[in-house]
This record gives sequence, structure tokens and C-alpha cells, in this order.
Amino acid sequence: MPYYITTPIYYPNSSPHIGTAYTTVAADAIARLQRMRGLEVRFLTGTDENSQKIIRAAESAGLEPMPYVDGIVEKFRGLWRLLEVQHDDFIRTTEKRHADAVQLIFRQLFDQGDIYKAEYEGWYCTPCETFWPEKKVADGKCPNDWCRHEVEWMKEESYFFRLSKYQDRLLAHIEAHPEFIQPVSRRNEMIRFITGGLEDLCVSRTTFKWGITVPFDPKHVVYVWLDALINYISALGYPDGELFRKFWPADVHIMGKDIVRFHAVIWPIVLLALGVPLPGQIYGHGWFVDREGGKISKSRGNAQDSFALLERYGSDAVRYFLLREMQSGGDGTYSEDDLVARINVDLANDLGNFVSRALAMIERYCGGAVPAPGPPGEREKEIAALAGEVWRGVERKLLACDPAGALEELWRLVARMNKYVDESAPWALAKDEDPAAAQRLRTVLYTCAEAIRVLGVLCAPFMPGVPERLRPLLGGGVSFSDWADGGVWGLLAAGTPVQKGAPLFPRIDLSQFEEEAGAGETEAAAGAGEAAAAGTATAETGTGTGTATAGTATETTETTETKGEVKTTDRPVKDEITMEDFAKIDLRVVRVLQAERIPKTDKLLRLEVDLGGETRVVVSGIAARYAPEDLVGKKLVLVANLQPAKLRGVVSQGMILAAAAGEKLEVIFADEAEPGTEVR
RNA sequence: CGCGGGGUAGAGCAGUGGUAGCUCGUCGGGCUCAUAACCCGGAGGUCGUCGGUUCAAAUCCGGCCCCCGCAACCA
Repeated sequence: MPYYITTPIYYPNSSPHIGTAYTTVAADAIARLQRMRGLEVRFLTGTDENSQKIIRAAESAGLEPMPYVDGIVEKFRGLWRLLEVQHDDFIRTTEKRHADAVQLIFRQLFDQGDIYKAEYEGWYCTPCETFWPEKKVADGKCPNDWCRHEVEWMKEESYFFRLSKYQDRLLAHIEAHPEFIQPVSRRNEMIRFITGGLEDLCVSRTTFKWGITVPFDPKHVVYVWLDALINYISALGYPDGELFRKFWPADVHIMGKDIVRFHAVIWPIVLLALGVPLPGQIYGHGWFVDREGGKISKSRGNAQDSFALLERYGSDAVRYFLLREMQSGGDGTYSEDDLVARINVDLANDLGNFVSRALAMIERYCGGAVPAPGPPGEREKEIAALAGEVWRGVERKLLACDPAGALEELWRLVARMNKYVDESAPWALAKDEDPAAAQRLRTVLYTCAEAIRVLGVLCAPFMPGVPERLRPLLGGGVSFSDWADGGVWGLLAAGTPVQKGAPLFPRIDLSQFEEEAGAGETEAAAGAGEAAAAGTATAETGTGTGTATAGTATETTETTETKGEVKTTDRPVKDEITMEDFAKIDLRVVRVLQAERIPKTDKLLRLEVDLGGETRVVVSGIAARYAPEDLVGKKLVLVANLQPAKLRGVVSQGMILAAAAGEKLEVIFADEAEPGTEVR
């Protein structure tokens, strides 16, 4: 049976972050389970490279788009490798196979009238780059108070996709297939959105060239979302590839909740229009948020470098944390403290410790071989039943895209086993001279060993390193790769040699990292090294953050800020530049003439500054820290020759320097110097 | 009136009309096989707030307060 699962394709405008890691690892866990169940699995991930954002990111890194993207794509691939993600294909939307499919589809939709060319016209404000509705421009001027520029009647040609035509059919499909959009909260949201009425979607752009051109009208570039969504079938060789015939429709598209709308509306309508079957499920999971409930993002400075995490804790632990922490239907909390707590409590104390104590006793009391059990007592029967129940529950929940629920289920068995050891007290049985006690001992220890085997199978989709590390402890001959084996009790052969070995998951002392952090991160990881090394090729990340991030300038903005222990050394210094490079930047002292909040924004101030004769308007994202009146009359430092940009409609002619660490920021003041003075 | 999510034990969360529950932490006990791990028990909550419906409200309704995300921008 074929099974097709996908992640979204990611923007390579910066390195992968924890959210993309979650999506990908969750998909990987499901894919692994399905492989273990004997299905023929196709697991697709990739990168979305035709976004305009890429161009800007490349520019700011001083590279051409393609080499820039190539570099970032390698980071994605590298991270997936370290996380032991086994994707079957990795599609890049700049590949020919993809572009061909997009153009073919665009042409077909155009030929059949679902895409049409139309002129968009309306009142246009050039400085604001915005079309305004008739009502708002009654006086012929831009409705923005801070602009008030004359608006012009403008026409622009674009291609539009008739979403409206398929609205009812889409709604009918959603109604008829409750599993189509999951979880239900997302489904309800989408139903409400679609019921509100769909407008035809503008599916081409003429303002830039990067992307896939409309085949019969090369001035136009295909809208990036239309382009991106098609990856799910272009990767299978649509329209007549063998893979397409075999694997389409996809069983599940898994993604973050922010992009469910595109997948639940645009994508199915494209497929309806093409006459191609719809995927089985669109699953939108939550986001990782920080302890305060804030979104994890680079700009907040709370984004963790996934590579550094892996280096410290190893792929199994990171995978476990991601999968365990993201609650079904809700968000997950990320903090390094939580990660360490998960590792210590769940992996070390519960799972790892159970394995240790069980194997240690078999070594000690049974000469290092799994004993033949006597007749099962009540507890053994109960455990055998529980194991089967857990096995079914884990499967059901993981296939329902609820890895956290699945792991919670799995841990019922772990907890039961620890309790069982306690109840059965094998150490007491071992001291008892009675032959009945000896038989009980053998039964108890067999039950423990068998549970270890079952746990190895159950952990495999989530933490592929666990079976790998368990295998040598059980004599090297036990198989953990068939899911069905997890559902059968009593497969482990008596006489199987065992050894206690090193702890599966050593406990982590976070203070150890804090103390040693200054001395060198790689050294500090040594404590967790056993766990890390066993599962992953940590050597690759061992080159240190400085060189690992050398490829791109944007990477350096991805700071690693762990709660309460910000170290500048964690933020790698950017690549060296020459004096000549630096001389390109014209920094000047300016005096603030006026300052005001830009209405309806949280962070933006509009500053009028005196540059020593010339007056400039600058937008600065510092409103959270500075009130307008704090700044009037003050002297600041301006990047005077920065390319102007529009923010909330206001053209910013420069940039105010400020020291920034996430939320914390402080403007650089120059109290003594005269406006216009050069800063070097 | 832009849209949406949320406020339940010290922390993080379940809980859609009938005895308020889980994980971590904490306190006490047990065990000594195990990675100071494991097992048992206890303490700890006027369920944001005010009002309404009801025999009965964390749950349903309305007002208010607070937090967060998106729109939407950190040049």
C-alpha cells in the first residue's frame, strides 16, 4: 500500500527554525511508523525558492539569489540529516521538473478559462504603492494622514484564478469529509472563511522577475503560493509520472497553522480545476511559543539555533522534546529548561532508568541472559494486555498526527514497568531460597526484558536511535524494525544475552553548560556526548558556530538566546569586511526635529531629523522603548545612504542605529556632536 | 467597533451543566535493582472579574479587566 506524506516547502531566506524542525520531524515519525507497518512510503519535503523575499535576503547577504539559496538549502538538508529525517525526495521549486509542471498547470487552467487576464484598476498612491477603494479617496488624495499624496487612476494587468467558481464544490467536499481539515478548530475556521465568500485570486506579478514565468506571457511571474503548492505533485512527476500515478492523492499534508488557509482553499481548488483528486488530509499543527506565550522568532531573540541544540543533546532527545511538547491542537512551549526537564524526567529517569535497572538485574541475578519465564501472574497478564493497548494507542494517535498524545500513551507503559519492578521487588526474590521465588524472579525479569523489546519497537518512529542503542544490549540479534512485533507479547527468546551498557539517556545538569559555556560549547556537550554520539553524527556540528554560519550574513541575526544567559559569543561575528566595505556606509549625526507614533503600529516611530541643513524622514522600530517626546531634540546616529524603504506607507530615508537584543534595545546617542558630523 | 486564541494549584496544561483532574515542583514516607534515579501518600485552587440563566455553572449568556497571535510594518 502506498502512503504519501508531505511537509510544506520552506523559505530558504534564513536557516531552519524550531517550527520547521517540528513539522519535519513529526512527518518523519509518521513516515517511519508507516514504513515499519510495511507500507510503501513516500515522504516529501523541500524548499520554496521563488519568493521575492529570497531576493531581498540574498541582496542583504551580498550574494546572487541562486548561490545564496544553494547555501541555505544545504543547511536545511544538513539539519534534516542530523535529525535523522528520512525523506524520500527533496524538491526545490527552482528545479526544472517543478517549473515545467507549474507552467503546464498554469496553461491548462488558462486554456480552460479558470485563469483569466484582467485589468486591475483603481486609485493608486505611488509613494504608498497601494490601491485605494473609491470611497476612501473622495478628495483625490491618499487616505493615509501622513501621506496625502495625489492618487492616480491606474490600471495593471494581472492573471486571476476563479476561486469563486469552485467555492461550493470545495465546501461540499469539506462538509462530506470531516477528516479533510484537521484539527477541527482549523476546519471550522476554514468553513467560516470559505462561507464568507471567496474572491478570485491574483496569480501573477509583474513587479519582479524572480520566479516561474507565465509561459505565454513572460512579463508575468506566477504567484508564489500557486507555484509552491504545486510542488506536492510536481515532485511526483505530474501529470503522467509513475510516482504520481502510484502516490497521488497524498494521504496527509502536514504544516503549521498559519498556512492552513492556502492548503485548504487554494490548493484543493487548483486540484478541483485540474480534475485531480484531493489529498486525504490537511493537518495544521500549532507553533512553538516561549515561556511567556510569545511566538518564537528570530526578531525576538528567543529563537534557538537548532544545530547548537542537536550538538548539545543529540537527535533523539531533540526529536522527543519537539514531538512531546507540541500539544495536539494547541501550541508547544519551547525553552531550554523545558527541554532539559523532558530529557531528565522522561528519557533519563523513566525510560533510561527502567532499562538500566532491568538489565542490571538480569546481569546480576541471571548471569546475563534473559531467563525463561514461569507461568504469568496477574501482574504479568495485566502488563501484557497494557502493552498491546499502548501499542494500538501509539499507532492510532501518531497516525492522527498527534505525536504528543502518542508519546504520552507510550509512557504509560514505561511508568507501569517502573512500578512493576517496585511491586515485584526482584532483589528480594533473589535473596529468597525458595524455588518458587526463583521462578518468580525469572518471570519478573523476563517480563522486564520483554517490555524493553516492545519499548524499543514503540520508540523507533520517534527516536530512531533508541532501537540502535538497545540492540547491542540485547545481544545484537533482536529486531525492532517491524511494527507488528511491538504488538505481540512474548517474542523475546529466553537465553538472549544482555548487558547493562551505558545509560540510554544520561541526566543533564544544565549548570554544567553555564559554567563551561565560556570555555567552549563543544567541550560542554561531553556530558551528553554518549547519548548524542550514539544516535547522530555529531562530529559534523563540532566545527563550532563560527565557521558553521560563515556562509550567510543573515545567519548572524539568528541569535541564540537562552533564558538569562545571553552571551555575545553565542552570536557569531559576521564575516570580515574590508575598510573599503565599511567606507560605503555613511553614518551621520542627526538631531531629531519631530517624532510621532505611526498610527496603528506597535513599534514604528516617524522621525524628522536634521542632517545639518537637510531634513530627512526616517522610520524606526523603536516605539516600544521610546516615546516620541523622549527623542525630540536628541542627537542620534543615522545610516544616511541606506536605500529608502516604505514602512506602513511612510518612506524611510535612512536608519537610526540602536543596540538591539531581541526586545531590548537602546538607541545610540551622540550628544555632543553637531548634526551632519560623520561617524566612523 | 479589524480578525482570532487565552486567563483553572508555585509553573505548564486537561476539563462543554452535577464530587476540579494531569505533569513538573514541593512536603512526608517506602525501597535499595537502577542514571540521587524508582514506588506510595500529603499539602496546595473562592476556576480573571462583575452580573444573569438554572435545583445545580470552570462549563451557558452579557458587561468589564488583563495577556497573546495575525492583519502589519523592527530599514
